[in-house]
Amino acid sequence: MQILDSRAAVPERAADSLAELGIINVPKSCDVLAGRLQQQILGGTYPPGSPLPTERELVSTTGLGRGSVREALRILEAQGLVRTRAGRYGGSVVSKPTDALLASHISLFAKGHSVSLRALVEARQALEPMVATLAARNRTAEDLATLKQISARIDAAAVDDVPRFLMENVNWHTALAVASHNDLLRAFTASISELMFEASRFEHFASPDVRALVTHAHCRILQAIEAGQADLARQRVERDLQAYAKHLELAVKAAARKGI
Amino acid sequence: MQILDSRAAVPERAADSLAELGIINVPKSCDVLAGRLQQQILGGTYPPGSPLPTERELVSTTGLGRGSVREALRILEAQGLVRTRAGRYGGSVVSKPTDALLASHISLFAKGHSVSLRALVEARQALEPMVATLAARNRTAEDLATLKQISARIDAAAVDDVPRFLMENVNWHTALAVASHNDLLRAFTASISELMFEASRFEHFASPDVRALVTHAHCRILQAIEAGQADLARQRVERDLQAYAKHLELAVKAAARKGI
DNA sequence: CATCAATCTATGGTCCAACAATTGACATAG
DNA sequence: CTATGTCAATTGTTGGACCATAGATTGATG
Repeated sequence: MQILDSRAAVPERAADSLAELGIINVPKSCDVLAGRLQQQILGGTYPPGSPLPTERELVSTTGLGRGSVREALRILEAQGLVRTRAGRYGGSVVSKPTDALLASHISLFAKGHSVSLRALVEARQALEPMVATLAARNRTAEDLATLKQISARIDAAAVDDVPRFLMENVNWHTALAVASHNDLLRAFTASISELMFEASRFEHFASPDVRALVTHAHCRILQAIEAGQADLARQRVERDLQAYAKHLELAVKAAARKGI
Repeated sequence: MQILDSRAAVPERAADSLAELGIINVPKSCDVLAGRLQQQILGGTYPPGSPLPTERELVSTTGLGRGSVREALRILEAQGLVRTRAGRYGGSVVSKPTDALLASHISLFAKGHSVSLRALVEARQALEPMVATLAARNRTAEDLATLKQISARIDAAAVDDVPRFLMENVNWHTALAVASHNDLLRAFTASISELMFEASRFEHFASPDVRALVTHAHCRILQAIEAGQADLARQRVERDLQAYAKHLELAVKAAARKGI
């Protein structure tokens, strides 16, 4: 009604004005509040560990209803920016998004887009060589000890405990990513390892000879990383992944042939 | 109270029972509902594009209050699994998480963990060579045309319009990632390009000679991709990124010296 | 004094009810 | 046929009430 009135009043400018106007998306109040709180959190007004105002304080300061405030807090919670606890001296405290949360979002993206196992392998081929390089450079003694422990557990499980083998394999790759001391690469590779674990649970690519191969490859990579030989570690990871990719390709073909 | 009473009633079994019990985390009703809906969406009960039950239907079927139902929907919305519209014939429809949403979560993770520019460069060094390889293999004619258009716009802006240059540079890398036809790598690289764009806006690494270098590198990479020479494209990207990394290192050192 | 249990209270968790705002379909008038 | 108004189902938003939780405080008790 307002627009019609103004058009009637100043008809010669109407076309221009309307051309200027794009699609107006009226935001929801909870989205606005979530956005502002996010800005304040990222801007340092609420550093990690500090408490957000209580729900009822937010209600009185923003003029919104408690339902909207709570919806905004759920959004921030889903983004990993706050953790909320009930009870006296409870409330929402600012937190840093965890690896697991980012992994879950990556997982949702991958599943939503039906990302192929092939695409996962390609992503792994992209990430892991760099991870190995950085691990060889930046690993601490503790990182190395963790990797060795996991390697031992893998060796123990490689013979007969396949599920355990697969799970420890994920842990190994995650530990390698930790040793790289690059938070982003760590989160990415851990997510992808997790996704491939789920995929390889369903498909059952893990024949005894493949398990032996993986164990051996881990051992060689670990040696290079212990020696701090970044290029060697990188090369060994690349070769290992290429072998894995080829094996996977053959297995898929075999499955397809059997499917026919 | 309940626990104390039962312990008083059956004291000889109390220790065993309590030992079995770990920390009990009482979930919120909205989290439970969000989880179940997520499972149903991923399980195919609600394929992308299909409408979820209306809020009030969910209220009546779940027995929860409308507030809880709405909070659950906000969580799913933050995960990119549904889009909600108001009005008659509105409601929540299932959707696939967008690249932009995943990028925003990656951005929140990176900012929350204060990921260094160096770590971003390392991630880029990991991803882009593979992206270039795949782009050389999988590019369509349309992908190539888009890349050439953006290259032209970069060349035009390289002389004097630095902000435009930086923005189109992000577009170029994103277009390259699109040409790889790997959804995961595309989303990752687009996110990182966006993050580096923000970082390079603040720092002002983009001297005229660097811009010329970047333009030339893009041109050579594009040639290799057009020719379908995957290894060549990969090598050129690697060399380009190494040069960029070295330049960045020098610039940071210079800034540090100036800071002293 | 030390220890444990009861209580207190500020906080989030949940539900209900009512109304406003939105929006697409539909009917109607010109 | 077009334009305009009306309708109805759905989300958006608020307010209130009450419950559940959990940490601090208090107090009883040995």
